Amino acid sequence: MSTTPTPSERRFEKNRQAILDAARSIIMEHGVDGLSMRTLADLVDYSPSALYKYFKDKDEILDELTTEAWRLSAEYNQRHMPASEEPITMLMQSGMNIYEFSKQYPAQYQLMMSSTRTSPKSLEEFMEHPNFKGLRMLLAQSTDSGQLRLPEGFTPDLLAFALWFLVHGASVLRGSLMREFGEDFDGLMDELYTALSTLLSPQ
Amino acid sequence: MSTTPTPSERRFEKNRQAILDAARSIIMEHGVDGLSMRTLADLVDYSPSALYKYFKDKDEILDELTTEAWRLSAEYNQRHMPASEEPITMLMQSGMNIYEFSKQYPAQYQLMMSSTRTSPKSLEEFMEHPNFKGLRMLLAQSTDSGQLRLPEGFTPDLLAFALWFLVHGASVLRGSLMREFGEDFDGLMDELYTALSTLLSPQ
DNA sequence: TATATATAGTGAACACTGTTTACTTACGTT
DNA sequence: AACGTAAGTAAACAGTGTTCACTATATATA
Repeated sequence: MSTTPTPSERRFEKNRQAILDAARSIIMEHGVDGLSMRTLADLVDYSPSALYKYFKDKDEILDELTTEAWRLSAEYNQRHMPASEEPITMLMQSGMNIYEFSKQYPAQYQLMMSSTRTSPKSLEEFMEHPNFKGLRMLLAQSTDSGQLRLPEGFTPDLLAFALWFLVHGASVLRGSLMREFGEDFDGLMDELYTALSTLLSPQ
Repeated sequence: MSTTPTPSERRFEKNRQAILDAARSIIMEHGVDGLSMRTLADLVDYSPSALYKYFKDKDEILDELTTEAWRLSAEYNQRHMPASEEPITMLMQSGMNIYEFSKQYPAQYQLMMSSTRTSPKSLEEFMEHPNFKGLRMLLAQSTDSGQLRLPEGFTPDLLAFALWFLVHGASVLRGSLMREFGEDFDGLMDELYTALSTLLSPQ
């Protein structure tokens, strides 16, 4: 079905990537709101209208950066996940990874939380989302084997949602309402993690 | 010190309020992004530049609406809070109140979470914020009297933060990343509330 | 190889946005 | 009544995303 790309197609794809690279560097330096079609065009030596030969919208650019951000976040998590560890520390680590990612890549995190066209279309679809399914699987297996204590009233999936809300709530709030707290917020998160790990530890 | 306001001062204040009222009705109908100085000026029968005699900025208008939104949210909570109830149901109810408020007043909630100039300047300041201090007091008293079980590893304040993150995380996510989930999200929240109430119930 | 056609790229414009400036009109005070 | 301040406005500035008519430049076909 898919024939080998022609030279012009390869060029097109290369230019498209160059535009995306420039857009990424802009949002990383000046935030999502700092990206304008004109500054972007300047950076890649195009006229503003030329960008519309490569992307339908500004939103299409942001959407590409958003799905890329989800991939980046998953990679970040795997990179900072010590293999062959106790599930409870893996669980806490994956929570910290989300939180740390939101600190190191605030623009990407903002895109992940706010994108319009990329967001999952149903709860069922989200349950299969790689970044969430990993958490669900970890919880299902470790509660099954008794390496992790499931608080009464919770199912593994419900606990997954609760932790997801908790850590994403903290991450979002740290970057918005509580953005002035500085180091204190990290200290708070540390306390929270130790409390959660004792809550979820067996016996 | 504060002398009685002159007629012109009263007029000024009245006009200012009329502008704020119009701005509020616009964001409630068309969202925060739907508010522009020109549409606002049209609605109150002013020229756009006239608004700058009453407000320094567009942000100043949004800031006023933001502090008003915090007040509204506190009122909403008190209005939907059954007096003389068990602390555990009061706690769950206050969580539901935040969540329901974020559903019924999404624009106001967005302002509360994103305002730039109004946000608390430190963790200590936030601890004294009326909307959060109420939660802290409720937890301190009810865990003290044994009417609420404090999970091991948690202090009342730490539990307050955890619940705050949880419910605001859920509320934010419901309006952004998970905005397409519809009724399913409410069902999820119901499950979460019952699980939490058994977790926090004594013995 | 010459010619037709699709593609890449541009400048100018449109319809918006928040904000400022110069100006006029009305009001309050001495 | 006259002066000074406050209220209100039209027009402009600088910025935004996007579209349109246009020109080159490749590509593909006769």
